[in-house]
Amino acid sequence: MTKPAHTSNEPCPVARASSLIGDRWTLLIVRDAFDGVRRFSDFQRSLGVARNILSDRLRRLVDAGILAVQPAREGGAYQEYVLTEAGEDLFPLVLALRQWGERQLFSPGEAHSELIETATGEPVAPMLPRARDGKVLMAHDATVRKLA
Amino acid sequence: MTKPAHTSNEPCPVARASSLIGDRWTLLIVRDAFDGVRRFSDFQRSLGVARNILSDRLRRLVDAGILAVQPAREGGAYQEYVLTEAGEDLFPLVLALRQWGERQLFSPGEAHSELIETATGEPVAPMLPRARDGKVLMAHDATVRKLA
DNA sequence: CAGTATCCCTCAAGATACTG
DNA sequence: CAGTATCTTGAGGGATACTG
Repeated sequence: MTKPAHTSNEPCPVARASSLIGDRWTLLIVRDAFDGVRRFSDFQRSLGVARNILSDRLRRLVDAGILAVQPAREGGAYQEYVLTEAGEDLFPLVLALRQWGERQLFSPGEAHSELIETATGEPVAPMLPRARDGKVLMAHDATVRKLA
Repeated sequence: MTKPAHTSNEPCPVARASSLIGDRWTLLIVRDAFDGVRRFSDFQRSLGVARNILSDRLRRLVDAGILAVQPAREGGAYQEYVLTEAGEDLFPLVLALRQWGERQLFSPGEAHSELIETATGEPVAPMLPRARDGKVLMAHDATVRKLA
């Protein structure tokens, strides 16, 4: 289960990822899933998205192996959407998006929701690329090697 | 210059960031910018995007303070688009997108372009969220604190 | 070369009604 | 509640022609 069917054939991982999750709603659904949302109506209320669109996006996420459908726990005959391993693996991406937004899209002092490390109660530290030697890696310290 | 004008008023940084850069082309333009592309036609050729769309996206990126317009270096009367500081700050996000794509959207052995650490020639190590104590932070070790 | 101006078309998205 | 079905709208996007 390494590559979902029906992904684009772009050789660039950025492009391929972008074509799968780079739309208006998908990452927000994933964000909610990390936040514990599991049911259709809860996603719908939280996002204010049209039902047919939500239905479509959930199906795509399931097809892509990012969400899985489970029978509801509490006796309900209905199902729940939970992150798979590939879905949980999106955590760094959602965190990067969140942290960039926090840094660049809010005025100083403007309130925003925040991700808190449960163990300490402190905000999660900024996630930065590191070189093998542990130093912070800047954009200029890396280059793309195209495939042969 | 901490918050670009005309961003959405979402209190969630993920939503706000998503509404700014979460479309089909914007992150690919940024990716190309990291890759050294600076000129209109080069973006256009690289992406195959329609000119009017490219024009619109570049303007939005400039308005958002992610790209800046500079006079071309080599005598040309024309201009170049370069990443600002806020734009360079997108490096972790683009890297997270790339690395997730590499992990989840390619079959084992399937070729893809790759980000290489210049100093060592090695692929850039996976970027992971870290707790203050240096341990890898999993999704379940953090929770969103909504604003008061 | 670096865009702008049009025209056109498709699909994302919203609204609403309906079904198990 | 959890969706599906249908209709309509508008924005996103492609192609082409035009301008400085």
